[in-house]
Amino acid sequence: MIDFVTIKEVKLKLGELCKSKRQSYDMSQEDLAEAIGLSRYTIQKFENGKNATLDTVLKIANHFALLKQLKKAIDKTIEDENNISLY
Amino acid sequence: MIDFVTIKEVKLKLGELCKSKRQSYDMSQEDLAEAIGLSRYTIQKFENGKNATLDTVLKIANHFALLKQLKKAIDKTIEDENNISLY
DNA sequence: TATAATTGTTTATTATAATACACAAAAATA
DNA sequence: TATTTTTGTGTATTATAATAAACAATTATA
Repeated sequence: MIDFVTIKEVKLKLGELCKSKRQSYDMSQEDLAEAIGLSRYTIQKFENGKNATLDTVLKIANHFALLKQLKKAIDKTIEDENNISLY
Repeated sequence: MIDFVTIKEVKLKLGELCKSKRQSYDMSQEDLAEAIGLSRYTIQKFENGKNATLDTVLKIANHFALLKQLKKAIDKTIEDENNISLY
C-alpha cells in the first residue's frame, strides 16, 4: 500500500469538512464566522485549503461538536504509543 | 454524559502527543525542529499547549506518520454527515 | 558530584494569519 | 428575469505565530 497523504491534501480535506458541516446546519460562511467570532475571510480561506491557526480550526471543530471525538483520537494515539507491539 | 472538552484541553493534548511521539523516537526538541525545518521554540510552544499554525501541526503529524490516520478520520466524519440516521 | 544535554524563558525581528473594507462573480429564490 | 444571497477576490492594516540568539534551570550521564 503506497498511498502518500500530503499536508496540502489534509488542509483541503479539513476545508471540505468545514463546508460540509456548515451546509448541514444551513449556515453561510458569514453565519459561521459570526457564530464563532471570526471573520468571513478566515472561514473562506480555511474552506479552500489555506493555512490557518490551530485556534481557528478548533473553534470551528468546537462549533460542530467535534472536539470530544478529536480528543479521543489523540488519547488513543498516545496510548498506542505506550503499548509496544507484542508481535 | 456531561463531559465538555475545551479548546485549551485539545491544544494541551496535541502537545502531549508531540512530546510522546518525539520521545519514542529518542529525539530532542532540537532534533525534531531541525528534522522538519521549524525552530525549537515553535516545537517548545506547541508541546506546551500554545497556539500554532495548521502547517506546524501537520508537519509534526507528517513526521510521525500520522497524516493518513488523520485523513481517514476526516473522511469518515464527512461521510457520517451525509448518512442521515436510519433510526 | 561534575559535565553535558535538554528544556524553559526572554527579547527583538520577521513572516504571515486575521481583520475590515469593498466589489465582482456565482448561485439561489422571488 | 430581476432581486437577493452567498461566495470569491483584492488591498491595506493589525495581531500574532515563527525565527534567531542568548542564558538560566532542569534533567540525564560520565
